[in-house]
Amino acid sequence: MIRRPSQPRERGIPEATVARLPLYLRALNGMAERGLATVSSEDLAAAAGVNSAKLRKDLSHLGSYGTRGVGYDVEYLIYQISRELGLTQDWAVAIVGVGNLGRALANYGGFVSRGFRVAALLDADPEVVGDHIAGLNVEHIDELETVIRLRGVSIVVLATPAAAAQQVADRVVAAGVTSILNFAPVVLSVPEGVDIRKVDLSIELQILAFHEQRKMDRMTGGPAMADEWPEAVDL
Amino acid sequence: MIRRPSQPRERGIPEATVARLPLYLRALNGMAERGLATVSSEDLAAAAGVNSAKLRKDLSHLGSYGTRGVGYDVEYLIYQISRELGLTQDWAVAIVGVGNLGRALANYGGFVSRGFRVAALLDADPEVVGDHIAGLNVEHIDELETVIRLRGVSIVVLATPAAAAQQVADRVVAAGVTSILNFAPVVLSVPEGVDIRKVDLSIELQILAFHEQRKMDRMTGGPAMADEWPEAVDL
DNA sequence: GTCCCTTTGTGAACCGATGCACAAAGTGAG
DNA sequence: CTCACTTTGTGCATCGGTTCACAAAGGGAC
Ligand SMILES: NC(=O)c1ccc[n+]([C@@H]2O[C@H](COP(=O)([O-])OP(=O)(O)OC[C@H]3O[C@@H](n4cnc5c(N)ncnc54)[C@H](O)[C@@H]3O)[C@@H](O)[C@H]2O)c1
Ligand SMILES: NC(=O)c1ccc[n+]([C@@H]2O[C@H](COP(=O)([O-])OP(=O)(O)OC[C@H]3O[C@@H](n4cnc5c(N)ncnc54)[C@H](O)[C@@H]3O)[C@@H](O)[C@H]2O)c1
Repeated sequence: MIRRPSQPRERGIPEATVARLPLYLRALNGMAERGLATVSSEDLAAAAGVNSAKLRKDLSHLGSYGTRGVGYDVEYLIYQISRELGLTQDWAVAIVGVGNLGRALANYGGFVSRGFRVAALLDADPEVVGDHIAGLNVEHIDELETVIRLRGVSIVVLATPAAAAQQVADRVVAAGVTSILNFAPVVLSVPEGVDIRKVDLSIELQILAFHEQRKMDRMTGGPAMADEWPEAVDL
Repeated sequence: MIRRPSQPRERGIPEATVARLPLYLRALNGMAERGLATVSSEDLAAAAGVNSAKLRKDLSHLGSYGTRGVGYDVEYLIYQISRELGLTQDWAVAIVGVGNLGRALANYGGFVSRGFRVAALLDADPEVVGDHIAGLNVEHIDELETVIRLRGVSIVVLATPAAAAQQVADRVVAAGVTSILNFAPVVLSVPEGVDIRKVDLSIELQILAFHEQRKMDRMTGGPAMADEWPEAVDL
């Protein structure tokens, strides 16, 4: 039961740290490919685009895996982060909604590589059901519960239209899935204990537009004085 | 110069607030469609999935646009938020990299609706150049600078492979664009003043996997004791 | 062994964001 | 006009996260 370098910390890694670990992992994989054996917090932080103190504090939550005066062993750190993130096992992912976006995701090789495996494609449209995409057969949404159970799906990617998303999410949760990645522009309501992450293109664009507008205002000296409600309205 | 309800605040809206405004806007649009005239912070907060105190504080950064005892006028608030986000003007967007993802984005109607207009599709592959997608002609990446200038592109969506992303970003920035939405899994380095937002599917999945693993550990009582480095290694 | 150099791991100050709780403001009934 | 009720806007305590800065740890030279 003796552990060589040092124990990993008591459970409880800050959420902000968890969100950065994949970034470190990606940078480390690049370094491993280029044959680097060790890396300093300074260099790794630069590659990941973060402050080096932050990087060290993040890693310290996993355990004391560095060597003072030297840095971190690249392969060892890759292993530790992978283990912490749960990438040493394979996760079966189902994609629900095989339209424009669902197809792009299914064809995307990038996430199959690391720990994730697309185990099913599901759609409600009879036109789409039966299509072959990226070596998979698109199945009917009626099969949802069966597929989840039999193939051990633990993560569902939602790429249906917004109107169908909540309804599909309810079924998915009822079938026992507790992790959902949602691309539909709706606020899903799910029970306690179910993790939802959302990717929302239009929100990202709106945030960019906000800053873009600020930059333009700064150029022209203040907003173009359009503060009034355009039509005369009585509140 | 007199403003009726009250002045908007001195510049400087917290970043966290900016990120939620699009959420409120979406909820408000839904309410406007259903014919609601006013809404309380409680109801709007519920629709957007946030705490009502947070909502009120967020809105207070734009100005005092509510009426005590009544709530907020839906249409008026839509206008104020739209204006703050810069959605009262149109933004020309160029999509660079018209592969699986780029095509899905180009075909996506959802963000054309509100303030954004896809003004160009650009790709390096001669096979792809000339294709017609969603009513647009795919143009060669050599045209990048010309297209940006002539069509007033202010936001670029990057959907090229990771290897090309930095290089394209450099050109885009050199052409004067200061807002980039990046889908490629790389940390882009850009000069001060350029805003980058990234959407990274694989990071989202890894975060979900982390929590999923935690949930499984909790079931089975602690991690399955795989703390050691698999092979014997000397650090 | 000693000394010097590098780099980690972390205490502590700081900063922004969150959420409670309530005074102030407004509505509507009588 | 007064009173009861609703709902906003915000002061304040709190929290999580970031950053600085440095003591302690380890490596290598000699
Ligand atoms: N395409 C994009 O670039 C993009 C970008 C951001 C967000 N989105 C969002 O992603 C989602 C999908 O976008 P899209 O462009 O692929 O739409 P799409 O219409 O091309 O595809 C949706 C698919 O979902 C299927 N579907 C509908 N109801 C279903 C149900 N109940 N169960 C299973 N499948 C069902 C449809 O048959 C269709 O194949 C939408 O919510 C959209 O707002 C898309
Ligand atoms: N497809 C997905 O679901 C998905 C999901 C997450 C992230 N991504 C990322 O998005 C990016 C695009 O993914 P994809 O699946 O569409 O890849 P893809 O290979 O299908 O498309 C990439 C396109 O970019 C073009 N391109 C290459 N170099 C270029 C250059 N220098 N200038 C202009 N165009 C160039 C290619 O010709 C190709 O058409 C990748 O970085 C990928 O990692 C994709």
